[in-house]
Amino acid sequence: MSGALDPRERSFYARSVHDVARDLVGCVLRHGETTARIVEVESYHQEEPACHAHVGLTPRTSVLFGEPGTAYVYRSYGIHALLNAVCEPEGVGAAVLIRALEPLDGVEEMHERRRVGGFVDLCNGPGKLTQALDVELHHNGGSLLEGPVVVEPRPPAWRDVRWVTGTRIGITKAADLEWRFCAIGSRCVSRPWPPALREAAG
DNA sequence: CATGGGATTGACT
DNA sequence: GTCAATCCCATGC
Repeated sequence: MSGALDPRERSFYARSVHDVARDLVGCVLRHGETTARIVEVESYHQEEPACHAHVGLTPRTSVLFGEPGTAYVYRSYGIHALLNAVCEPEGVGAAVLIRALEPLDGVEEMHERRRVGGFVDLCNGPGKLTQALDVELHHNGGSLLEGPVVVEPRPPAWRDVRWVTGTRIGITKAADLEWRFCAIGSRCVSRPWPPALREAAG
């Protein structure tokens, strides 16, 4: 249970993208002195049309087909940088999109970078969290094992974190797949919350 | 080389 | 609820 589920090992990412997505919930994303807990992710796979890798190997998608544990960062709607973790063995195009975080350390710095909102609004969206942690396009192709942007294991208190599934957000193709995973008990999950999360929250 | 479509957000009605 | 901002890149001529 220890080695195989440690995000500091490359083997952690060289598995089914859905298994990696579930295991990333509760882990900690770090960039310098700013850290935050992953509370929402989505999985994408080349076999399905919402995944960028679905079009095959191009300059844009080459990172997705590369080494597992690599960061895939791309610009969305011309404005926002979105962060993904490349998964599955090399040659398979798949990644986990990091959609929301719960800030832990460097909260002051996050506020300065975001210049808006309260605590919850710092990282409750894929474009928000990259701004808060200062993740940009130049991080594309970098290693999530070696940094500067790294994923650290779940803290003991989050060892048994539970999650619910929902359909992925903001896509038009393959929108019926329940490949969104949200931590139960965090206010920092992005809107709209999946029905199962509202029920779990009571 | 021109075109079109986004894995979003924040401001506004 | 609506809508514009703005850039990368896949595609097609």
